[in-house]
Amino acid sequence: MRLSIGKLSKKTSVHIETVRYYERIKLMPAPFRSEGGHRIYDETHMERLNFIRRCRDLGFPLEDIRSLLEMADIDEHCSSMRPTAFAHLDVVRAKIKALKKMEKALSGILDDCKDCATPACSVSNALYGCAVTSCACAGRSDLASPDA
Amino acid sequence: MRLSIGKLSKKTSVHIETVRYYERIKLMPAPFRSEGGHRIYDETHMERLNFIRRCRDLGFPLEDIRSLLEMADIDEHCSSMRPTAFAHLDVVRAKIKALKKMEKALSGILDDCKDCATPACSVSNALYGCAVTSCACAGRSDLASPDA
DNA sequence: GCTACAATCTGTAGCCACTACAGATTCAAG
DNA sequence: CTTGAATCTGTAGTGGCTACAGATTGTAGC
Repeated sequence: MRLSIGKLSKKTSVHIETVRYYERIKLMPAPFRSEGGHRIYDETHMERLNFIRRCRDLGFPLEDIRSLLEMADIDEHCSSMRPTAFAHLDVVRAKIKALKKMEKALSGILDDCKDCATPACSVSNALYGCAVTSCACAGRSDLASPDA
Repeated sequence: MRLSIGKLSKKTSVHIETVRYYERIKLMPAPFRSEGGHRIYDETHMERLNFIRRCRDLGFPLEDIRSLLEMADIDEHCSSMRPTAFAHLDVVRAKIKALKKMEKALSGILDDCKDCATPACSVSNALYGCAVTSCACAGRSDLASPDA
């Protein structure tokens, strides 16, 4: 199976530029070249690139993927990969938590003053942390700045 | 109130380098300078920087914050800010959704084969998408590559 | 074989939101 | 006046690509 970079790109859903980038940072091995210098790939490249893509889809950073690939190269056992995967799961969960907090704060701000026509209120008020007493969102401690 | 950049940094929890960066990209106005050239800030700078920090905490990109600040400058009404905030809320929610999907896939991979000692299984298997029949995670359609 | 035109090539710069560093200068306390 | 902390400017690096320019190569149709 001889694949041009364009074919490989389509088959793996990884952009051509990204494939070249992975080669540059040595995440992908340099492939054979045609006489004219065009890259020629085979199944092993495709498998490896698919692995990378799947890991990226799961949010692994490239350096993690680099070590996962090394593990896969020297060791067929999955067990060596589990700690990396667990660590990543923690990162993902932390991100979810932070984003949920964001969502709550943001929707709170938008809900609080939806009927309020007072100038300098609602969003601007909540974000700026001013204290217009006629506004329902004035004095919210969770929106106040730590030093205000 | 005369604040050095260090004091401002502490009071707002924004790194010194970041304050200078915000000045460079014109998100913060250039402050007065001492005779020796050190920056001197006052309350208005602090308020503006707090506003920026709070927005960043909520995940707004700087360009959004730039327009929020412009709105606040020309218009005291909060109403003009609401569309930006709503759009951002959508972005946050989309991110949460994507991360939850990631979390599910990742914890699924890790749960599936926790007792499996087969080589090339569990994590590596799931990510690599191979099909060792003795492994519980073989044949999972949600883990298979689109072209495998 | 020739002609188009698509695909690929290399190398560099840009994106976001900072962060880090070097080397020079200034400020503030004792 | 000294010392050491704080600040100054400017540049380069981070991650993970993406975009572009300008040159070359591959390929399908005639």
